[in-house]
Amino acid sequence: MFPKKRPQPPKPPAEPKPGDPPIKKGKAPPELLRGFRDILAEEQPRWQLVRDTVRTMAEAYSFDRIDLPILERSEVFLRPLGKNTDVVEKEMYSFEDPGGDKVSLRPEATAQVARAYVNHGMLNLPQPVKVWYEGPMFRHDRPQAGRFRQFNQFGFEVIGVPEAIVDAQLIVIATQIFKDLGLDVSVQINSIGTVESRQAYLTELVNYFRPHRSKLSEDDKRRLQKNPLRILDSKDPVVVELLVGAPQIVDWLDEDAKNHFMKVIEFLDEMHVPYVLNPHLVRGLDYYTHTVFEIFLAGDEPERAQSALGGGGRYDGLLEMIGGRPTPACGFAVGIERVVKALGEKGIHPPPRRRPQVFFAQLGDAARRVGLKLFEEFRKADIPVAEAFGKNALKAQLEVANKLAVPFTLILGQKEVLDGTIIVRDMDSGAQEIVDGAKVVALVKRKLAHASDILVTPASAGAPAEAEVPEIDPDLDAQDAFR
RNA sequence: GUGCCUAUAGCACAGUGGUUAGUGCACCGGGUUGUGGUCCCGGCUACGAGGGUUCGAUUCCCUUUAGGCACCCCA
Repeated sequence: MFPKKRPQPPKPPAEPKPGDPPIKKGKAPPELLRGFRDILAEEQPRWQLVRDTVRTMAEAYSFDRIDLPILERSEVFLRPLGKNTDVVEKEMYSFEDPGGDKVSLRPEATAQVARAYVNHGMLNLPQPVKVWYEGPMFRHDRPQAGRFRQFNQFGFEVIGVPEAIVDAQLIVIATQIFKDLGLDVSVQINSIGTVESRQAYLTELVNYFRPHRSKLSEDDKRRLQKNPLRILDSKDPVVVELLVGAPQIVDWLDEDAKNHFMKVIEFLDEMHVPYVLNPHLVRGLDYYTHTVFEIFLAGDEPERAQSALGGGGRYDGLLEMIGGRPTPACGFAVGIERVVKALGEKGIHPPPRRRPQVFFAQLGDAARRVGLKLFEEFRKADIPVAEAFGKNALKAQLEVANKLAVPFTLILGQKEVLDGTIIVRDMDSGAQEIVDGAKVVALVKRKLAHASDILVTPASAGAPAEAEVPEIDPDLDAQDAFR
């Protein structure tokens, strides 16, 4: 929020009581919670770029923004995500609130969107209901590069229609967001069919592995028992070997499921979305049906850890699980931290959206007082102004102005306050002029407009500023300023 | 949750079983009156925490915390 790094003032303990031990001077400050982090000024431009890109895309495809609470009743997540999934088994921040309700910090938002859809009777809205969200999620996982306990996702959900084109359009939207951000991605895609068609397959899969049970790791044995589908994305070489000959889920899809999947693929072909059919792709959450997909940075595909930028799929059973009518739906979510990281690695460092254009240097209290008013005038003129009220020496203030790379500095001292004037210093040329305090905003505004004209002129990168200044000076208002 | 590696100032790095733990950048102040970018001078801030071994530990050992990597899993 603030443009500058600011040292946090030490929080004094409320009331030092007489009995309290003296506060140790070099006391270690509280550490950040494991897996939690601060996002400081330096990173903000990239975050902002991601947010802006997402919002623009959402508007273009007429998705409505939805904001959901961070805390929910635990039941919202338990069944939909699946009792035997890692997220539910060991990663949820769950506790009893002071009123005795069992609540959880949300580990993801799709189940919440479904809950909101049911709660607010959105089935009475024209279908499909298209929403997007963005915000923090929480999973108590072991932190690692690109993985945090509080992380941010944006996501798009389309609820209420079963058509394959919805799946395809969501994938198009996702890939297009990355393209707009300057990131090349590829999509891994698969279909896990309906709950019914999957059942037969699962039996077959378990049968296939039964003779090889002794060769499996403890992890994989457990999976085979509790959540057989998950064995498909095991990285154990033994399993990978076995999987080559294993039954493939696509062969067990019923006609409808097959058709659905084929249509999705066709649409993607038509839109030239780069994708890879991955028969072993399954997702970590139980609510998925039919289409599932994950998005990777092109080039460092599936194998690299934490390389998935996002993922999603169809979840036709979720709404019913959560207490609504059977309602088809599809969506995806993307981890913003990972996108921001990818942008950084690609050397994409967008400039901050607004940098100060003017620096206000003051000498003495009278000048500060005038400055306070001046700030408001500049604000109304939409010109961001910086200052260093903590410094008294003009030299020190100009140093700051220089670091901020502002085009102009206003200098206001005792003399100027008395005269009702102000000095405008061009920081490139060092040229100064004394102008009427009442006209300074308009003057600076014109100078800035002129300066940006110069900037967009291609061949004038050299030293045009100085040469151009005289053209501004004869300006009417500027002359008035000297009366 | 498992295994391995790491931990020195705001940041990037040096260094040592024993007098004042260095360097660069950053930050603060100064180089005489109210003028920046270069330069010069000065200052600030650290051995993650706890315990042990030792005459003595930042250095060795253990624990803990945090970070990284791999696994698990995912965003």
